Amino acid sequence: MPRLIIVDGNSLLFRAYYATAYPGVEIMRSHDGTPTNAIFAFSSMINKILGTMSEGESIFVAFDTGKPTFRKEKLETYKANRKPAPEDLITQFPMSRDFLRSLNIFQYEKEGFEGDDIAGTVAKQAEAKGYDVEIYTSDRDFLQLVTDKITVNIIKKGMSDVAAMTPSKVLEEWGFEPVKIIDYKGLRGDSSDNLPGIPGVGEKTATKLIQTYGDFDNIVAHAEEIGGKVGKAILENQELGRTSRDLAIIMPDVELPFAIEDLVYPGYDFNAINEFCQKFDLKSVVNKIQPKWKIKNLNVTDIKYEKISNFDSIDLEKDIGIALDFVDDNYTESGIYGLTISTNKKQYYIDIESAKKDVKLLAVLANPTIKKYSYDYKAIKVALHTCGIEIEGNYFDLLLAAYLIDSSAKNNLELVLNMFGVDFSNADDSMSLFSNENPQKTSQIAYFSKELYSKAMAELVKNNAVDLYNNLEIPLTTTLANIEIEGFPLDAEVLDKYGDVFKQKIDVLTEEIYALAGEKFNIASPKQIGEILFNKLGLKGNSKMSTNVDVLKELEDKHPIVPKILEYRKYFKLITTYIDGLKVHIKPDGKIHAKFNQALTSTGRLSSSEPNLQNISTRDEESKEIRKAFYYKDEDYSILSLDYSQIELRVLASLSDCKELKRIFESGEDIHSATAKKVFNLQGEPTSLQRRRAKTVNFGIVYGISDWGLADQLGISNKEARELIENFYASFPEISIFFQKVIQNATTDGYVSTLLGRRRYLRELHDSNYQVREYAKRAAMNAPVQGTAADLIKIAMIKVDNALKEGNYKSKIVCQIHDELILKVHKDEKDSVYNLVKNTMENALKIDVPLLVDGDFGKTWYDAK
DNA sequence: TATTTCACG
DNA sequence: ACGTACGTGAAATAT
Repeated sequence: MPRLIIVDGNSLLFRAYYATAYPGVEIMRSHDGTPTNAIFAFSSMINKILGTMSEGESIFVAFDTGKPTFRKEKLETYKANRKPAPEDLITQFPMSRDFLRSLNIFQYEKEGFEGDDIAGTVAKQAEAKGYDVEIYTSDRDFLQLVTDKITVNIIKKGMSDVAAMTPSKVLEEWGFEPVKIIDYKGLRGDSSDNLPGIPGVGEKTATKLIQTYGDFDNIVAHAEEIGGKVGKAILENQELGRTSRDLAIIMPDVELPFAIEDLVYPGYDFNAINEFCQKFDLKSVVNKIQPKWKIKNLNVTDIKYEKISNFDSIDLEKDIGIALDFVDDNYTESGIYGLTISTNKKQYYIDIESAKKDVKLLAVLANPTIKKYSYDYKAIKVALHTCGIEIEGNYFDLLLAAYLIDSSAKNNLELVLNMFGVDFSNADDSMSLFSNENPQKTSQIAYFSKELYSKAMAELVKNNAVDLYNNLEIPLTTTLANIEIEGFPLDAEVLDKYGDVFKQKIDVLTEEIYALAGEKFNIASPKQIGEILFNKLGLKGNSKMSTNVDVLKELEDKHPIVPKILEYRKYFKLITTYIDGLKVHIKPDGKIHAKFNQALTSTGRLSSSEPNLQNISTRDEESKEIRKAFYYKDEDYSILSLDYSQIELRVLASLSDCKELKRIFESGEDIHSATAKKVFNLQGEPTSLQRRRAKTVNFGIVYGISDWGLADQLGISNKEARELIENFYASFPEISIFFQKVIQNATTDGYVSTLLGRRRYLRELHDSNYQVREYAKRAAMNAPVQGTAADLIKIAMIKVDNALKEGNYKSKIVCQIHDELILKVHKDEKDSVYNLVKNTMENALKIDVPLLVDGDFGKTWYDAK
């Protein structure tokens, strides 16, 4: 049976408005003050309704025009008692029309008629054609339409409280059949429409009369028999009652300029609804709207490819889309099955062995003037390189574009394509970019990489991110590819040497722990540790039974087993993650080729994986020894490590234009000591404890400090922590102002930006949960600072990489750790490289505070400090 | 697959 | 009343 949903537009919009407008609380508005609360709630109702619908079903929304109708002519007082709708609601009526239009939902209104009559007409016509009809309204007059084929869903509060009224349900609740609702209204009246009915007849009497006599006219005919006060009232007011009844009747005879068959819902165009929501800052709405109804303007299944063994007869002189058929996601080593070139909307797939031999293809790939459009160019460049194929001419990288448009898109092809309205749900298999041999999917990616170029660039233009894209992210890709290809040497024998020592320690500790516990158990299991510590040995932990370092440090001298466990944990970590974990990544060239993920973090930093080179131990002296395994066997090379000093605090000083903080950095004073003097109100020099605490405050500030967090970190009271923070802000007032402004802007714009305009969206600022909102505030404060620092070192990396290349240096960047660059340096280039890198880093970006870079050479990574 | 722990900036 | 410092990745156990 075909199914049709009919929505009483005015009724739902009223509900939506009042469900989200509370007395004394400001309603939701867009950046320019336009009220949006009703649209927000209305969209959620509509969305829920769309969620109940399947392909081929129909939806229709009826509206009032707001002009007088024939009912008004019949009864001057009709609806006369209604308070005029609030201005903020009236504004949203035309907006709701636009909203539905952007969703391709059929809507209709007609002068002289009420939405009720239009809805009723559509319902009756549809019923006659065999449709199952469902009406959504909060107006109980609609119950008169209920039949076996027409269900009326009465919305009580929001969409969570909906009563589906069927004939039996009406009978059960009202005591009579649906059609008699009108007779009931004739007797009882309706205060909301200002229908008087028969004065003196209430709910009970009206129901009883209908049950006894049936309809209104028959009740009037038996008025004398009814007698009493009621009978008298009926006789005296029968005309008033009859008018009331007539006005309650929904007249299903409106002439409609469309047929029921026209109402099949075609789905929506993502761009249309996206544009509407952007206009009114309703980003959360567009993210929630039923994805199943998104029109697939680009249909993946239409994308065909041709398998070829050479490009002899194919014109490749134009820009090309390119995608690789990866063996798996470890593109630095596992190789590729083949690749697709997309040109003129035709896709050509060639297996890797043929590609290697195809001189024409190789020349096109290596030619930097032939523009390459791709998704994750770095993966392509690195993987091709391992196959002996070089590629130049990175022109458009869909992954990077999506990342700059919204960093929450992460490294995820499905999300990225969805962003641009491409739906892969029809694709014949899973969505991973890297999967088993799959020319079909490879070709789809090649196609979309090129096809989505204009759409993505338009979006970047809107976000003012084109410079960031062209001058930073795109060139950085090549630099990162060079780093990944170059790799970082790691000596497995040295690792094993340490591994043996650590394993022995583990063995001894294991026996000691078993003895102290009085039983054997899995020491690596937090659950079992908790069991032993808190239940068997009676130690006092926190409520969550957590056994992490902070908890264990507190208990260190309460029982001899605790320090043993801490020690065990340390060596366990070293062996599993840093000995065994790193070893598996050593390639035949004696190096590890870690990935530097460019489109992953929400702040703009890089991340490193397989293995992660950004978290190799350094704080603990014994753990730091691991770094001795990183070195060049070739005596001509040593390692140079250079890092920015307090880069984030300097960035913050510049962003906030904080006079005093800038002065301290310009003077070259020790920043933590200077802060200590401020927060502890000191005249002379701080003690080492005071300096250490001030250092924690400085870090805390960058993280969007809270008194709880600082108190927890320093082991002091909330009150003391609060005082430190207050003293900090009193000493550096511009920082406080800056953070307030950041949160303010983030709340209205929905995002924060770095100095170079990199955005991070923080939709959680509007979350209903306090904790979530507080978290979002801290993230909002941190992101511009962390992100600007990230932008800065990225620029330095590009410049250093280019300078080393242009100067024909043997030295190369081999690793980045957020504020630190690691290079391999030839012995003849030590001085020039040191100066080049230091200068480039310190002058990467002009900010209002001097940047300071420190570091040194070492034979091993351990020695470079 | 989710959670816990711990390594880094 | 609430209970986290911001940003990551890897490896274990728990589910």
